[in-house]
Amino acid sequence: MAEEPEEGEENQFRAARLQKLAALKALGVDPYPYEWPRSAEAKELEARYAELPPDAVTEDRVSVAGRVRAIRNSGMFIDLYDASGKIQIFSDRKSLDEAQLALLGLLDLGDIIGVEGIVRRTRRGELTVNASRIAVLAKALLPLPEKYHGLADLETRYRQRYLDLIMNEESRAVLQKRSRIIATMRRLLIDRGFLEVETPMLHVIPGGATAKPFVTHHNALDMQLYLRIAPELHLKRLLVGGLSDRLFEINRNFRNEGISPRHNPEFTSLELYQAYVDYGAMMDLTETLIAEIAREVLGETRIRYGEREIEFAGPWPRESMAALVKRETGVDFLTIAADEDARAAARRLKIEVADGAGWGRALEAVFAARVEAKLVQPIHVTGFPREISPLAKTDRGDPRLTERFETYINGWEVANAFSEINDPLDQQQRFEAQMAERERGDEEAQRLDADYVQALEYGMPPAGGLGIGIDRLVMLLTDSPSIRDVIAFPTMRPKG
RNA sequence: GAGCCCGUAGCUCAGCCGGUAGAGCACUUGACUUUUAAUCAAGGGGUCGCGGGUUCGAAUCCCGCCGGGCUCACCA
Repeated sequence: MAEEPEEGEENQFRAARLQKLAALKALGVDPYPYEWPRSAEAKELEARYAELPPDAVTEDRVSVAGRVRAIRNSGMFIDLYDASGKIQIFSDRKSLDEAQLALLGLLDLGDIIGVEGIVRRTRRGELTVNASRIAVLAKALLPLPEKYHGLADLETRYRQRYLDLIMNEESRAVLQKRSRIIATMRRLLIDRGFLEVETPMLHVIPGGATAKPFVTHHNALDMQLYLRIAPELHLKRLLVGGLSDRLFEINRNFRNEGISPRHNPEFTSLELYQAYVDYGAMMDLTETLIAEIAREVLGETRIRYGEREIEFAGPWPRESMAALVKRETGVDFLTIAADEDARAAARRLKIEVADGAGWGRALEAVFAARVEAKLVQPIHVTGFPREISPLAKTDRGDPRLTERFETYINGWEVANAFSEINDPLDQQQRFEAQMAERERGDEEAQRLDADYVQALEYGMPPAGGLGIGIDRLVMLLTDSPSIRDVIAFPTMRPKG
């Protein structure tokens, strides 16, 4: 691409622009000045002069700035875009001096300029600034993609996101909405008394989730560190400390796993903990948060995703994994006791399960294969097997299960929550069971974090914990088909 | 990791039953003082992703590699 100087020098577009750059400098113009005293943005002017009739001229002098996106009539008309929108610039040969006319002739599509002049509306109804002064604020050396079709190539859009943002309004809108979604989430939580905290990205023991970590090395300490797969265990240490009885973190997690339209190696999650409540409170909070965010950002709770319509207004149904599996397959796992019978039941449904898999894994495998994709409208799936939930409290009514739920929307897991284990001896045993699985070859089984268990030994209040995958939530709220559309710089294999 | 599809000018795309590469926009030069995908005239621009093979001849057919997309598997 154009980053390589040799190639760039040969580029006809760049060569022509370098000549113009030299010509500007010869005119005594600094093509990269330090500032421009802007007085208005395009959208602001559009609103302020909404009532200005065609052919009307004001005496209002404004100063605007932005990127040149279209030049018509040899520079007489320029479409100038700032982050808020478009404003047309009119340059009258008769009212600009020689130097300004020369500068006008050296402008290219893509240049960032500042313009000062009076506001008027043209006969054809276009709000326009009549330029009395034009300044180059940043000379562009490379051409923009085609103005009408824009930038369509997905690879270029992800690799050179700035070009995508310049050319595609929808891409801008998606990332702007992402920001508003997160800001709204943060505000709602702070309004409810939650304290925002930051916990380490570099972990000695990667815990809090079942996933493969990225490994790194600290030179001074000469030790292996892991990028975190979840903030969970540190957030609960803060709960032990009583920093706050309600706390949350919105931040990145890193998982060394596959890339897909719904998976990026680094992704953003909300994780929160509330003392003295159980997972039921987390269900209430999940549906309130997500519905409120939709209302705030989209103005309604009914969203469209592709061909589907999804209603976010609560309350959402709450059903157990086993009940959903039974409804879908007719098989009631709750009546099956032995692990081997559970495996056999799954296999009768043509679902693969490992030979060592227990009752819980078999149930989950059937749920994943037969039920998940059908959970389009929001639903809290409860009754997660203990076997796959090493940080969740045992279900009050059934020792095979935990007080854990995952919220599904559009067939995706969007939230994961439970009543947190605060019994250190229970937690120790759960970790040991995970370690045993690890030794049997499950490299994603969770590792024993003795320091965390020690923290629990000082006493952690009973608490509900909740994690929400923000990227997927943004996908739903922006009708984006790929997670790469909602992450400004998705992970890509380097080119060449 | 597996299967299917894609990669041609700066961009958007045609060409792909093999015969020496095309359009629109963009660019250069000129015309044009009320345009808005401005218009009109002329011109320049391509190792057809990379490497190998088949052939008198390859953008086109075959093989390998690189990059991307989708689906599946793992996962949020």
